[in-house]
Amino acid sequence: MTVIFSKKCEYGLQAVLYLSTKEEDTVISAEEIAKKLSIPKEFVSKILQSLTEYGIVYSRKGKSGGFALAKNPNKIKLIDIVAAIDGLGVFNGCVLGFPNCSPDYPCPVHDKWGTLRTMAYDMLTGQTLDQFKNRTINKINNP
Amino acid sequence: MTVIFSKKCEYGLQAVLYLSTKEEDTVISAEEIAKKLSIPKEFVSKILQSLTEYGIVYSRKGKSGGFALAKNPNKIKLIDIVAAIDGLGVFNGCVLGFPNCSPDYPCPVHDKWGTLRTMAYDMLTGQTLDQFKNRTINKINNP
DNA sequence: AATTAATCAGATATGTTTGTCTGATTAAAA
DNA sequence: TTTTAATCAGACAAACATATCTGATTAATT
Repeated sequence: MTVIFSKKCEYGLQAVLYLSTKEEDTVISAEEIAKKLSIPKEFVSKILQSLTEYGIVYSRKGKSGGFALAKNPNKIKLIDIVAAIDGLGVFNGCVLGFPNCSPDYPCPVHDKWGTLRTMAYDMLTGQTLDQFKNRTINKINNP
Repeated sequence: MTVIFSKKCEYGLQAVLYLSTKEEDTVISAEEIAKKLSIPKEFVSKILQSLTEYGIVYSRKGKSGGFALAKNPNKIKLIDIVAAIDGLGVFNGCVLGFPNCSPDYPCPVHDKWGTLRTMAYDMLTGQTLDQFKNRTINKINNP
């Protein structure tokens, strides 16, 4: 295995990034998102539904309904999606799985992993979705 | 979720680290390893069995049998265990799950993740088990 | 030679993640 | 007002990860 984020979380991140490239207040159907990202439609739909409960995504029912971001992309960070879907467990536990890994009882790679973890956290908190816009568009429109 | 290594891999890393603290050529029973590390005995046994196929662990059957490292701890790196159990997939794929993530078609965090990934790889390749010995002993003998 | 204590192999069980299906509800458009 | 196309809720299914069980094999000890 060896996974950083669950599939659910990966899809959630991709979908939210996709929504951040759209005009504010235009809802996008799960079908369009699924097609653009090559994700099962029902699955991405469920994921976005759950993100509405966290105030990240807005949804409109009925014909020509769909999903949009619930707030301005400059108010959303990648960590918000990760926290909502996978939780922040990785930023606590020991990378080798030792119990009670701490400064007092460190595992052999405790310090190095600590540094890495901080950098990873920073990668997810340092920028907001709007700052990724160009890169996101470029990625999603390409193989 | 959000996992770096599978349970299998975590247990494998712990077990191999434990074995590296023992005198060369003394075999340790799965039961002792399981107790010391609070891991299900049958599970750690299976994991070590599979590591014998990779030439990392040596096993001796029969009464007073058990497991030992198949080579000197200064010849074994953490990455060897990871490669054997989880594979090196994390060091290839896109952290956000985008397909074909590459320098030409980078995802929004491509560069930052690349740096992190290199550091993680270095953490697993930069030292050999013997260099962890003191820290491993200290960790395993404590809560 | 019999007993004992270990690995080993393979089947089975349990749990979680991932993915699909069905029908209810909602609201725009005809 | 009917049709249509979407979310939504909940059940279901398939795949995989985790864990346990059973019995065979092995080899030291009695």
